[in-house]
Amino acid sequence: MTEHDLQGEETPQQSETGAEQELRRHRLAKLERIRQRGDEPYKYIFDRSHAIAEARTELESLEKEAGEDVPPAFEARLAGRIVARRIQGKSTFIDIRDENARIQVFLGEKQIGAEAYEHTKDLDIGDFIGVWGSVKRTRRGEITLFSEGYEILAKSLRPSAEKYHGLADVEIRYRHRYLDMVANPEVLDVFRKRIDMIEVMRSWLRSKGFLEVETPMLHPIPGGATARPFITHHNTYDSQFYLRVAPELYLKKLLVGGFEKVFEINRCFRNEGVDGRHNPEFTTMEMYEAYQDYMGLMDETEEMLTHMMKSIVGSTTFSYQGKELDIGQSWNRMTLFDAIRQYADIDLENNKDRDTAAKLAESAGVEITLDMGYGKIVDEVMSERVQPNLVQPTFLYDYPWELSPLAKRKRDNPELTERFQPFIACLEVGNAFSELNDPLDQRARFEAQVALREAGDDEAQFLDEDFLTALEVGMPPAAGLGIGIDRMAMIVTDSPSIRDVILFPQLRPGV
RNA sequence: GGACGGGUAGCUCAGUCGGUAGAGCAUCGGACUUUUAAUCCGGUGGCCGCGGGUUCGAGUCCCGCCCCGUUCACCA
Repeated sequence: MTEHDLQGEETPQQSETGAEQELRRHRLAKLERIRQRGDEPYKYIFDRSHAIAEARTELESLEKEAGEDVPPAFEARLAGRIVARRIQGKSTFIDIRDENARIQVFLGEKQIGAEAYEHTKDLDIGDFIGVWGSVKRTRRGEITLFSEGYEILAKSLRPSAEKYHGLADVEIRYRHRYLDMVANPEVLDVFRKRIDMIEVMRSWLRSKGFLEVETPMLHPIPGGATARPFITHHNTYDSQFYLRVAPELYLKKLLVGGFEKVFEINRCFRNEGVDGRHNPEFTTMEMYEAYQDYMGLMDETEEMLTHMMKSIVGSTTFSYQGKELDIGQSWNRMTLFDAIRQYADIDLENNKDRDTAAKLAESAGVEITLDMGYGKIVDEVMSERVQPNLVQPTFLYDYPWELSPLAKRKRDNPELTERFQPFIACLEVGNAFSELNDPLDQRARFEAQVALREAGDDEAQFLDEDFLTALEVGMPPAAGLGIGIDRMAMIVTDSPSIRDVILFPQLRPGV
């Protein structure tokens, strides 16, 4: 097959033009040459003796043992992707990288033979190869595999990103994360930290006796949060389902059923705005603990989150986007209304009249609209005037009951609920409360939400009859907590955008 | 949805007052047996996001649209 035939038959997409196709055509021609000499450009297996990082470590430890007069060396078979190539006539240096490390490979005509050397011309940056030979240092001190042979493991047909500046186009980075990872390997570290963080959290929960459960993603009635859901359809049942906005109601049904400590780490979906702190699908950890209240849970939350952050950042102080955080001491705790008094200098606790509260909020520089009720006004003042001050880890607690239809009323003040939220680096990272287990009060709260919904609030919650039945069967007193995993991942990786901590963030489709 | 910024070669980016589209890297050809952002010589590569308009002439000015980012609104 000629080059012309190849490009005629195998043009991948019309969107590719000019140089891009030209580059691909060169690689297709190399692929064809490899095949024509009886080699397979897509191998099935390669027997590695070491990961690259292991080989580097091994040489370094041999160097420690050996005297300076005996340069250490050992045989190895390594594999990886070619990330750089420097050709000097009859010798070539390539850099190969595997998941964790990079190493230089020396390919000399004398060492691998004229024929094999000639075939190195069919290698490109991006190809996977396996190489074998002796690992030692070059005269300039670079750890190098001096190759006695190599084989191509997988041919790459696409040009790579620029070697020095890497890939900067955020749209390509987010839409084609694999290109981002190839060009910017430090991206892998961000996701390793996210993975480790979740693992630390999971082990902490398991060590405290919590059971990890899985509850439905497809909900006949969306519940557990005030949020607009995604709607989908099941063919066999010919019925509408919602992608869950929260697992809360199912997890509480498990407390009814007899489990006492459960948690779930999984996805939630909300059909709302997308920005640097919100992705349509995001991950939460929700935990529920029987015979516990919100104050006990606050202690546990502090212990868990501090432990998580310390484990991942390896220190009690670190910075998030220029903000210096100190997690070495106990968290700040203040009631929501005390915080509003402190930071907005107004008293909303003793001014519950809607219009009075609105006037006070406006006097504190918060924009208030007519559709906002008292609860919403409090929430607004909190976000605008309090939250930006909560750099150090802080709990706000005791929220007006209007804001929390699933939370238990405060034991000595029915206007409030026993609810708290943890804030870190001014980010709201969770939500927790003493769980409402009074089925009659819960029904009244649901009915208030239904009234809001009928008045046009499409984020108001639905009445979930089966959940009410469960509460009537009986749920033990309990406290529950939700943690935004993506937000915590942003904090421990110092990432400015939620898209930096989600492998495949949602962008507008069809581009 | 609003405001602001951006979209030029595969990648990273220049592009002046409206006058033939540029560089580096990558790629192709040549030289080169210890380079490491290798070096040197030569070449290929462009729907300047898309569509209109103004103009003798538009990457550049005007209008509309698309996508991305930041921010506001909403939310975790």
